[in-house]
Amino acid sequence: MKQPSSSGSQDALNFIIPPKEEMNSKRKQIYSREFQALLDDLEEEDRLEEVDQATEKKRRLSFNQVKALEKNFELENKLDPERKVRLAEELGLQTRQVAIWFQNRRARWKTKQLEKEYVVLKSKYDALELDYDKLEQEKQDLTAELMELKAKYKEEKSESSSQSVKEDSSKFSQQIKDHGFCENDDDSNGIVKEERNGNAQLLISSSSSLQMNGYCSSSDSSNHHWFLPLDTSTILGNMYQPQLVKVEEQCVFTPEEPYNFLSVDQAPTLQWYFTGL
DNA sequence: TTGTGTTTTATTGCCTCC
DNA sequence: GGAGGCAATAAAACACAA
Repeated sequence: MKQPSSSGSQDALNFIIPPKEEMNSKRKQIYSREFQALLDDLEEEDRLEEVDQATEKKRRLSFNQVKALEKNFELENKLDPERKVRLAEELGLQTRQVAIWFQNRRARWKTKQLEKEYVVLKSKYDALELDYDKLEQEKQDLTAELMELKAKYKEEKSESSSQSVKEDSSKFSQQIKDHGFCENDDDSNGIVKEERNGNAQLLISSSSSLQMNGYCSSSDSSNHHWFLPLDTSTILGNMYQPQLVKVEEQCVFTPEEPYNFLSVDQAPTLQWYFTGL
């Protein structure tokens, strides 16, 4: 900073604005001690402010400096030492200032990038949310439709099942009487034997709606044979209530080989069992 | 003019790399 | 261990409404 020269013009200035020392001595003669202390405090504040102004203050870079820095940043957003020194010389800045400017510029760039990424992700998220809502609605509609169909099906089955059971039972009994076994034109191995806890299990599948799952007890001293009929509709409705049906006719199966002639090599596919589930 | 929010410049502390 | 980068933050400069 240029210092004012002590020349004739300085004398003239001193005449208009007397030096501080002179003013102080004059004031001390005029003001009270308390008021003087107050003035001294204010003066001290002014002095500190002047010192502050004298020190290096934060300055904004000029338009041209920023323009040049921006241009360099576009080329390469990181500085190598050589470029830093060269830029500082060209722009009349300290190397540290150039480095700091690049540092801050990178931070701003990163923030902008994050904002852009956020916008893209947000739009993707919104689109997905829309799709999800649509699918959810579709799922609800389909579920409702399925429930409706199931209820309808259950209703129809329960109406026909009691009648069907009676008819099929008598038909079955007649077949046993006539042929000794249940005729089955379905070649899907409708009759299967199993040993379970000493009981012979008969799994009989007919082409009718009735399926019968029966346990024929060989230890039964009477000639009564117990079958456990299982109606498909009761499975579907999760209302399976096993009920033994007493077959009054004489058992055609001897205790020794009650079902051998019914045995098959191939296990049933059980497809009929799961149909409708 | 002033209070307030935003932007820019600079500092600090920590971390990584050579 | 020094140089350089980054995140967080301070502080000055600036913009703007009331």
